Amino acid sequence: MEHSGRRPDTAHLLRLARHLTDRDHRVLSLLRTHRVLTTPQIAQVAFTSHSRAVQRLRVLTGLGLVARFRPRRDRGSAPWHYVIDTIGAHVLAANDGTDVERSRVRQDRQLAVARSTHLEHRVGANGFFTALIAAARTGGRAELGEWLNATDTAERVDAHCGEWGIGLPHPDGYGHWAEGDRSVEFFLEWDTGTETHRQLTRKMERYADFTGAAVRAVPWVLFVFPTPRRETNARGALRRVEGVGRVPVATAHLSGAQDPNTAVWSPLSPSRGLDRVALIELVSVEVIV
DNA sequence: ATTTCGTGTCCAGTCCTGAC
DNA sequence: GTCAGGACTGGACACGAAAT
Repeated sequence: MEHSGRRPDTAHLLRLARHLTDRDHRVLSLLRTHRVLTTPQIAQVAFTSHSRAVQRLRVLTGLGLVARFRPRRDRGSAPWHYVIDTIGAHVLAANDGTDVERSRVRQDRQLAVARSTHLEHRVGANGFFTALIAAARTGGRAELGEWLNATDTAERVDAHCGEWGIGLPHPDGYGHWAEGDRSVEFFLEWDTGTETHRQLTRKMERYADFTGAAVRAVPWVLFVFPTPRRETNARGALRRVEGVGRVPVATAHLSGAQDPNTAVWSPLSPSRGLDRVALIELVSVEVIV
């Protein structure tokens, strides 16, 4: 993990404030909320060129606003992974007028992110949302109106549920995607191919219970798989879950440079095969209740 | 040893913005 | 209008690791 090693003091923060752009603040805010993002992901959401993103992130690292690490990879070299550093957290806290002490970024927590066995999962799920933001930036009338991390999504799940006593699902994120006057809400389930079918069906059972207890319309549940084969097998397992018909579920396998807003989604409704629709088209797909 | 893949680094030139 | 400083762009190159 590369840190600047600096401790924040008022004079240093004042000097920094003069040099930071609105975009720098946005990057820091994203890192605070979503914990870890790679260079390409940050470039997608905040920069117009990859090399400019690389240059600016090096500057922010040197200033102690962000810290970075590179996980080991089997093939080639991994991109730099960025997390917010202590000074970056102080800058945001000063900006928000929040308690500086509460913003303290503990290095052991940063290391925990870097060493987490869930790192690939977290980065993958974040990449899903940054790809949507990138698509919106180039796509005219499209917009990712909201992007919640797993923790904040849990609160959103609670908000949809009128009764207690059921096992609530734990999505990897929540999003609100809009194109023109149409919009779709969704929970994301990012699959890295490591879970058993039993674990997947248990998840699906929770969504079925949740849909039954919900006091208002439930967002789409989007399962993303790493390969077509994994998706086909998982769909078979998910279909066997009791009550799945009332849950708005769609699946996709995303590989390479496929954008998640395009026609990659296959609703799980029993009557449908594997015909793919764009994310925004899910609003017109009927769900059997 | 060489190639391939996926990434970061460096640098020269250009653009933008604010001060004078 | 000129100047300076910072931001941006695109291309060339380097690096680490696996595959050939």
